[in-house]
This record gives sequence, structure tokens and C-alpha cells, in this order.
Amino acid sequence: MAKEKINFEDEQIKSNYRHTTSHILAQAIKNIWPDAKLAIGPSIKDGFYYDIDLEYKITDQDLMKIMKEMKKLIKANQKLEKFELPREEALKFMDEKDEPYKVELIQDLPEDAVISFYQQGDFVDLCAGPHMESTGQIKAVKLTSVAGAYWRGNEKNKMLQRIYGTCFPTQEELDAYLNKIAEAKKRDHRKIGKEMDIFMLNDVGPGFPFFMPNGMVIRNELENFWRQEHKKHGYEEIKTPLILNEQLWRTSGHWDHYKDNMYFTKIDDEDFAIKPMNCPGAMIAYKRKMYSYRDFPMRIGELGQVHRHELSGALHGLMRVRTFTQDDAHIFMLPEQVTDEIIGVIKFIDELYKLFGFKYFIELSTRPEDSMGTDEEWNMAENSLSEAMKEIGVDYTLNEGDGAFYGPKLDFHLEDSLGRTWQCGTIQLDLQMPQRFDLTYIGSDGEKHRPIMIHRVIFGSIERFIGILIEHTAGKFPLWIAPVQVKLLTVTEALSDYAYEVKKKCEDAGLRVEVDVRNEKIGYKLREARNQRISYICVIGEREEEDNTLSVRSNKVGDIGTLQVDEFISKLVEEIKTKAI
RNA sequence: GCUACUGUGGCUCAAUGGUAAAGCACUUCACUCGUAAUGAAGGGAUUGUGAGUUCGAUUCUCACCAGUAGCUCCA
Repeated sequence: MAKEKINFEDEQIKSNYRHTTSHILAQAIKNIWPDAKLAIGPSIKDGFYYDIDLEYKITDQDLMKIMKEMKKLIKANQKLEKFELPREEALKFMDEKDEPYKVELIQDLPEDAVISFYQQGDFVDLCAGPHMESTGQIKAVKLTSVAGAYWRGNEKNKMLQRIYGTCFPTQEELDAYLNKIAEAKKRDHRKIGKEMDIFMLNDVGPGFPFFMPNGMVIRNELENFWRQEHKKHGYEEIKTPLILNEQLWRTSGHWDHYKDNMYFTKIDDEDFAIKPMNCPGAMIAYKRKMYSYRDFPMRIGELGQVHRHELSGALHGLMRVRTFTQDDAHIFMLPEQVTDEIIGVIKFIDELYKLFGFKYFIELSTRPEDSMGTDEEWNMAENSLSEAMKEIGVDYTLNEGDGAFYGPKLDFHLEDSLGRTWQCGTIQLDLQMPQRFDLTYIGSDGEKHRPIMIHRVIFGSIERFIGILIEHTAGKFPLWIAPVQVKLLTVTEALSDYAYEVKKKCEDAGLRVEVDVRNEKIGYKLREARNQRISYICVIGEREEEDNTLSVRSNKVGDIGTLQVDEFISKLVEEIKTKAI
């Protein structure tokens, strides 16, 4: 039989390939540690894993040992053979093999399910398949890490050891993949954030980031832009307090559903809470006066700083912190305005994400277990979200049971450098707060009615958004956001006057500009400026001074030659104006 | 929070049961220089915190704190 090339473009084949490799991993583990209990071992996005229960703690060194054993099994080119057993026999079979997790898995299968096994050599695993024909087809394998994972993803269950790995049909593809990971790590926002002096974290406040001057430029540019765009889209802005009394949080339902994530304090013996969300404050703001149906839709924005006690193990640079600023807004509206408002927000988010060149996906999260309200309300709310998406034809995935406690939501996810996704934008339909706070408006009939409310963010959290932006651009920000847009480097000290003259011109045009007139070699200054990822680096020598020019290098396209000073400035001003990426 | 691992000057990192090496950065001096590091000198660390073992701990043990990866959770 001719050797067929494995088509990795085919997702099914890729998945079979990796799934088979996970079986080989399991077999190798059983060979080395016969008392290991097997849990599950699926193929995943970039490879596969296998969860095992084993007294002995597997170390990184052991991974080498396991790989060696796997290579042996691959070389043996064992056939993978499928067989089926009736439920009772299957249970007995796994029980005899002393595999309690497999027994549990079989018990949870439907009564009439066909229970299949795959056998390779003397190793048998409960598995629906499909698989490759033989272990010899697996070529390039790499075990990447070992980590803990709860049995069935439930933190109340035992923690198992999870071994992650990946595999490819050729060594070249594996190397390319590993290389890609290494490159991606160089874009880590924590690394670049430190190198570019954007933000810092310190033991004095785990999860509470400090923003440095460069970071504040980015923040302020984003916030200014946010304000400008929201004004255009018919929003007004408010600011509500960080600390509000405990009674408010009881009224809002946060006390019952979110208390464990909140920070509390006392003022004059009275109990107060630090806000984990902005909505209750916005409710109080709404209630300050009476409204007519003619006031709707009413869009109220707030850049609101919230504090949430996230689990220590979940903290991650700027992506997951304990205090962050939400670019929040609450939209109050009539029932017949709901669809249009949701569509408006979806389009608004799309507009902004596109401006940065982000790809994203949308997830519809439905009613969670711990939630407020009736089924009827939830169905109505979930339907209006999916209807709005249907109407403008956007794709989304369903994430059942992951909504907020007060309503379903559409989440917008962005990717970081390693392909991990982070929720940024969200649109949440909230039927609970208006009730709980007894919000009303006067309808055309002269009677009081309850408004419908949307709660939404676009950046999500300014901090997380900046983190994503750093990784997405590798620190080479769009010019309008860049902390330092121009750096002027002099070849000799005699050119300082000209450099300062150019600097003045740049500043007058509104550019963020620095000069480096130090008595250093041009190569040295250039290297430093490039490491700082300055957008435009201009070298100034005698020639430039004479001709009133600059020798310009862009951090995105490289050397762009000699430009007249005025020409250079107007080019940058235009680039800022168009917010080019 | 859970599992595993890690914690050495501002940063990157070496080494050791006998109080710690190097580079970058910083300061000073010399060099006045054309597209990724000029040379020299100098200052800077009780090795995350606390306790224990030991004649002696930064190294070994324990607890705590923080970080990393994954799980769980989430903007």
C-alpha cells in the first residue's frame, strides 16, 4: 500500500491524529506507572492532553522519559482496533482494569449507547473514536507541559495531573509551531509593558496595576477617543462613586450573587462596599428625576473604575486584574427600541474593533444557575439578543448557562498573542435592575411604565484592552496612541540647536516628540530608540541641518529616507488623523 | 482558591552549606562620532518575608507572601 500523506488541513484528520497520539501518551504512562488511573484524553486546538490520577508527581524531566516511551510505541507500529461491548460488560471490563474514572464515564453514557473501545497492543481505552489506523503514522511529537486540572472541570472534584502535548505529521511543522509559540511569547504584554515602561505591578497591590507616563498616554488617547465616539453615537457621560453603602448592594442583588467578589469597608460604623460594577450607581443616577417616553432611547456612559476580588491564581498582567476601568454605558429604552439599540451597539463595537484591526468572535451566554428573574423574562431577553444578531446576519456561538446573574449577554472575545481569548466587549440585557430599583417613565398614555435597560462595554476594561493592544501590535502602536511618536537623534552635539528647533515645530503640530542630544554614537542612540519601539526615529546630521530635512525611519515600514521637516510633520499629522494602523 | 514550578542589585541572569559573579542601566572621565552597543573608572544586593536544622543558610526544612503555567472563575 502506498504511503498516504496525512492531510492536516482536514480538521477531522488532524483531530484523529492528535487523539491517537493522546492514546499513545496514555499507553506510555501506563507502561511507566502501571497504577496511574486514566481520566480523559482529547485532542484540542493546538494538540492534545491526557488527564491522569497518579500519586507520583510528574516533573518536566519525566516528560522526556514519557516521550522516549511514546517513541518506542510509535516505532512498534501497533494497529488501533475498535471493538464494542454491551454496557454491563463494558462496566465490568473497566472495573476489572481498575479504571474508576472510565467506569464513571460509562455510567454517565445513555442507557442505549454503544460503548466502544480502542485497542493498541496490550493497551485498551474507552473511546468513541475515530482514530488513525496505527501508531506508526504518528511522526513528530512534543510533550509541552504538565499542569493540574479538576476531574470533569469541577473545582469540588479531585485535581488530576494533565499532560499537554502536540504533534504534527513532520518535524518541520512541529518546529514551525514551537517557533511560533516562542515568537508569540516575545509579544507578551507583561514583557513589553515593562520594556516600554507602560505599567507595573508590585507586591504592595497584587492585581492592582500602576500606570506609568507612557501607559497614561495610551489610556488618555483611548479615553479621549472613546468620549468623542460616544458623543457622536448619542451618549452622555456620568461618573458615580467608588464606594456606596451596603443597602444599595442588597437592593441590586449583588449582595446575594456577587458578595464573595466584593471588597467592603466601614464609614462611621456604617457598612459600605467598593463597587464591583457600575450599574447600581447608574440606577441611582437615573432615579433622580422623572422621564417621558420621548427621552428614550437614553444612552448614559461612564468610565467607571471597579474593584473585584479575583482569585489569586487567575491574575494575569493587565488582562486579569482586581481593579479596572469599564467603559460602561446603560441604555434605557422602550420595548420597541430594543432590537435597534442592540444592533446599534453591535455595530458600534464592530466599528471600533475594526479600527484597531482586531478579529473577534461573539458568544451568546444564557441563563446561569445562580440568577434572578423568571423564565419568561429570560427567554424574552435571550431572544432579543439572538434576533438582533440574526437581523444583521452576524455569527455567534452559544455559551449556555454563562450569563450574568441579572441577564443574558453577548460577549465579544479578542485574542492575545498565544491565541488565548479574552472577553472584552459585552452587551447585557438587564430586566432585573429596573425592577429592583423601581425605574419608571411616563408613557404616551400618561401612566408609569418600566423601561428596558441594556448594560454594555466596548473596550470591556481599559486595562485588558491595552494588554490586548500591546500583544496585537507587539508594542508598535498606531501612531495616534504611541507614547512617543517622534524621537530626534543628533549625530554630534553641534546639531542640538537644529534638533530643538525641529522638536518645537513637532510640538506645535501636536506631536509627542523627544530629542536625544547626548554625546553618544548615532548607532547607540538608534539602537536604544528602536528598542523603545518609537514610531518615527529621525537622524539629524550636518546634511539634514543644511537642507532643513530629517532622515526618517518608521518602526512599522523601516527606513523611509529623507523628508523635509514640514513634509514629515504633515505626514504624521495625517497619519494620526486617519488613525492608521 | 486548587496542582506543579519559580523568587538573587532597577532589568536580564550565574554560583555556592563558609555573607555572591557578569552584562545592561546609573554616576564620573576621555572620545565629537552618519543608521542596532566607544573605552575606562565608580557606586549599588544582609539572595521575597518569617521561623527551624546547623559551628555557620542565600543554598536544606516548614509556614507565609508574590509570580509563572494550567484548572476553576471572569471584563
